[in-house]
Amino acid sequence: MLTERQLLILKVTVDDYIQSAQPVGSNQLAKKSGITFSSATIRNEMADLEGMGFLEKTHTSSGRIPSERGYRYYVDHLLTPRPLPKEDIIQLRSIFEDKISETEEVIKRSAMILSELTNYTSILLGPDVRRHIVKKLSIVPLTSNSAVAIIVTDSGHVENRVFPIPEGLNPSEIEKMVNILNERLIGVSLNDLHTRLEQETMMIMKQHMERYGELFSTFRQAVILPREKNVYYGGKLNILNQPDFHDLHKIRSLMDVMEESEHIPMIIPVGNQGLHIRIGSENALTAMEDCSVITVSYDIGEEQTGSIAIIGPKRMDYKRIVSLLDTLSGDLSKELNRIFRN
Amino acid sequence: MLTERQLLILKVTVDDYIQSAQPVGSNQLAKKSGITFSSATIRNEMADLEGMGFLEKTHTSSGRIPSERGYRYYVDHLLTPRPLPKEDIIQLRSIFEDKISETEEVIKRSAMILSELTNYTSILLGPDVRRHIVKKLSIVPLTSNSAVAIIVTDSGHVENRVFPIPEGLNPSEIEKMVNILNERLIGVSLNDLHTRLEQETMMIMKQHMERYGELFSTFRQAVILPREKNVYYGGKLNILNQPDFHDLHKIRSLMDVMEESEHIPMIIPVGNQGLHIRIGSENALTAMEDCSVITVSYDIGEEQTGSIAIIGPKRMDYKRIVSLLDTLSGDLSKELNRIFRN
DNA sequence: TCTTAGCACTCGCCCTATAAGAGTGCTAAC
DNA sequence: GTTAGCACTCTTATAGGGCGAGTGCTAAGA
Repeated sequence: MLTERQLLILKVTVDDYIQSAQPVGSNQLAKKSGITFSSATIRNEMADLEGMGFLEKTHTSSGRIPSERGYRYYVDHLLTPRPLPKEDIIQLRSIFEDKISETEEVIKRSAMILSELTNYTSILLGPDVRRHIVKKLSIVPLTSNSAVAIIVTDSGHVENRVFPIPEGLNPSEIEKMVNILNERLIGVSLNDLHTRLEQETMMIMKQHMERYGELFSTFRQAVILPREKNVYYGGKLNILNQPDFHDLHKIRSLMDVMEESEHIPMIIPVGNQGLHIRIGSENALTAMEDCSVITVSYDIGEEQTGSIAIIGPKRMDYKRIVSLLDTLSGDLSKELNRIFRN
Repeated sequence: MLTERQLLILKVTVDDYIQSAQPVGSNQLAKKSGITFSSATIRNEMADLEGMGFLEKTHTSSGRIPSERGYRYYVDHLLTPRPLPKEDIIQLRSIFEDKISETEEVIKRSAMILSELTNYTSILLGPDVRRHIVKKLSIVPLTSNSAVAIIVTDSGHVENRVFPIPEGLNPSEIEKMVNILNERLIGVSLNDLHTRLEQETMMIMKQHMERYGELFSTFRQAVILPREKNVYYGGKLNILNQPDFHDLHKIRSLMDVMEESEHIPMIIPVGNQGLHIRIGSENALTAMEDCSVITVSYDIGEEQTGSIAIIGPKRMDYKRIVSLLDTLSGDLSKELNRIFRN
């Protein structure tokens, strides 16, 4: 449908605009290396490309900028991934250089390095805490009427919460409960903890403990409270550096949206395997209609996956980001596999 | 030094500018209730006040705005604290309405509510984790060569960190170590943990354990790593709503400064008891020269204190913020005392 | 038929000029 | 000591002109 020459012009236009943030004119484009035809020809072709919806003008006599459709075509057909420059690789590798043994720590660092490398905002989704397996439960009494419940999972993640205990409770009762809980619940995922807690342990406690009710119910309350999401940010403020964003209201609502954990699934659709690019209004949230989001999944151990997302202007350096994310996704999967296999 | 009339004019000018964000002119001021003299008189007085450095002009023929010295005088001598409106009190009390038993949770909520109430940014400093007392230490093995160290403190705070353990270690060795650690270190503050760890426990371990060295040193490594600061934010993005801030670069560096935990002591001087107001260049950081910071301390249990800070433009609603912080400081102290006494 | 040089035309941007409006400082009168 | 009056200053808004970059169209050339 598009001629070779039109493809070339589209590509060069998008590349140039991504680099300069300025509308691209026919004369300017004619000077580029690789262009063998005159500006008049370019003008004709550009008019065609505009007619087909790949380019736009900001005003009647301005140069052209890519439309969303233009970006989409560019991303789908014209993206020639180039190998990452050495410096980038070195920086990426620095994430793993001091062998950290905590998954969360590695992911945190990835978010940071990624935002530094790109100057965009990065969001990383870690492992789904609900799928972690209980390794050990314990209860540490603090005062006469409060204690802290601690759950250690197989990944080394530690959940803890203070909860009230009935006044004057015999410490041995608590010990008894902890023993029962550990006997029955080790190996259960946090997700199933709640149901298993009721189904299996309640009966046994009834048999073995006197005042099991009061203690058990507050403990259960503590354990079912919604858990912190596993979301890590890098370069939250980087939007402020982008020349594409100047409207303070838009910036505000964009930043609001990104911080709100409810919105995260709208920004990074769960269960998406591989690399995905969402341009402008392709995003689910209207606050992000001026943004592009590139997401990629990575493996956490053998069963789980996490996601990496880069949020930037539509005029994003797609080529570079795609290469970066591809590499990081692979490296991160490898590293986490190492941690998990140990 | 200042006449009654000058005081009145200064006060009304500051009040008006705080409310409108527009330079205040003599005519405008003459219309205010409580002003019985003409605009010409006001002009004369304003010229005097400007001469003394309390007022400034943005340009030759503009109205006046308060200088930093003007704000300072206003804050020191003209601030008539008014009782908080009912709605504010209700909102503040809502922080405590569902009896939360975790200190951190209460402080987090305070930060949130405070920023909603003020439209400024709030920063709350929680208890100093280093002064917490060790209640229990435990080590949970995860894999053949990693384990997670857990420290529970008297306040219910839980520190945890994954650390490598020597391959093929006998589980009973770990148990032995945990026992020794608990015997010797319960009641020690996190701050002293490191030294006590070396001084007291090392010798005993040497006597009782075979391969104590490898295990102990990595454990120690894990325990001394810098701990997360106890800083809670509310309304980080509220600066974006202030008409006083429009320069994106300034906003960016301001937000950068606030998020950087190293800078926190510069924003909120530690050990400051009571309420303090820092106006513009009185702040230690140049990035904050257009801001005012109001801080107040509050009690955490019987021995410790925390701080509340509100960061807004110099044109801040001092009267309201001071009342809010006074009230919150008292309420928070009371509530935390309740939690700690239990 | 495709390509391109040429040219009129269109905007955005910048600079300037002008008018209106708000506010000041000074003077002189009360 | 206070105030009315007035000239003056400076900001803001609005309009016009010139410049430059860019377009679309036309007609000539390959």
